[in-house]
Amino acid sequence: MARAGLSTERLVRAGAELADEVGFDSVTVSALARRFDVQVASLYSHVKSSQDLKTRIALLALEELADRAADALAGRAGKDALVAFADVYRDYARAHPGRYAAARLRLDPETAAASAGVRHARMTRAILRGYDLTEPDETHAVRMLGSVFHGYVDLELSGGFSHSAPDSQQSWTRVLDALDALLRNWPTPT
Amino acid sequence: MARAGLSTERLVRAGAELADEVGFDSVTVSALARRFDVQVASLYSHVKSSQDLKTRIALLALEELADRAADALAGRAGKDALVAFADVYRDYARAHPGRYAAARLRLDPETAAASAGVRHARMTRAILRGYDLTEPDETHAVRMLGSVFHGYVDLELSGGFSHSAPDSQQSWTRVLDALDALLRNWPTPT
DNA sequence: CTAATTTGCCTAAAGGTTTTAGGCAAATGC
DNA sequence: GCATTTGCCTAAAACCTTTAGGCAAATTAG
Repeated sequence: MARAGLSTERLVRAGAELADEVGFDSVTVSALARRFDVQVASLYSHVKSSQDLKTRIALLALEELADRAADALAGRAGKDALVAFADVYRDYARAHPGRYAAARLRLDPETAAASAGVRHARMTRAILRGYDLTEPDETHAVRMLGSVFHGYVDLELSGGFSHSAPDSQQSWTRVLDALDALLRNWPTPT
Repeated sequence: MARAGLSTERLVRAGAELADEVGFDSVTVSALARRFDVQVASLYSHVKSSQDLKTRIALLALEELADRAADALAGRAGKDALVAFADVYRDYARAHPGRYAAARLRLDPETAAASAGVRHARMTRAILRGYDLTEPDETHAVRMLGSVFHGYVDLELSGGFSHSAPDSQQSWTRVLDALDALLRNWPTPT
């Protein structure tokens, strides 16, 4: 019988596509095996476990996101950079909901430390350098931006803002306006 | 043989406890049956499916959250209300991570419309009445607050902020300061 | 206080996913 | 061409979900 040409790389890539099609939670070793027309057990030579597969998909998504964010940031600063960066998250989540869900997977600390997550944090900090924040406020702001981006995209994806006026795009624009204004005028402790 | 005294109510309540102990994703009909020392099939008289069980746990969590938020809001206004409301989310998520994860479950539109989710939205709007926002800015602000609360709590829960200075409590306080300042000074469209 | 009915939990069974173990054949290297 | 490595296979055990049908306990009615 001819071989299917499996590899960890191909499996993870196909898993990411599967996630976008059927949802990250429905990505299973079985479903992936069906997609390659191969016995389930065969995948276990390339992937340690179901959890391992999911983690690898998450890492792939984080890399893709970081790459796009880096592209978007090139040559931009200030509000321009802020908006471009934020749009990368939102656009990616809308175009690749399964991958985005994967990127939100809880990773154990060591895996997270070795992931593209650190690039995300560095880029957020780079954006904030366009505003006049000093430590520890810059860190507070990093956390706030991460929260808003992830939170907004998550709520939007779960349908929280659909079918009600004004449309989500308008709120997104105004929320970014507001964040820019806030960063330009970060309050001192009360 | 004596009966175990199952009921939908008791199952959902036990399911919520189980979620806090082992994580919402690990809540299964089987695990719940073990907890009651009862055959798995017996649960299906009280709960339609695994999905149904999870949805009911989510609805319970949303109710509990809304109840606490309503208590916290009583007699407060302005920043006081904002902080109390936000703390309810964060404290609940830290005390009941499984239930909180359940509350973030994607519900189908009709279920969501009948859930306590609408109370949450109403309370957020009530808080914003302490600031001088008019439509559609109030709606934008509702969405932004929801995003920050959910986003922050989610990131904190997944360990995003741990083991790095400054500690998460400080960032939380300063983020709420910042939100208050922003709402008092909401920017007009550029 | 029985008798009828309802209700609650049980056994049985089928179908799906995960994971390990061991085997044969195809690809690779000498 | 032969040996070794690698890739995918069959087999099988363990666990979760869900449906069907049955018996006994609890509830209601006469």
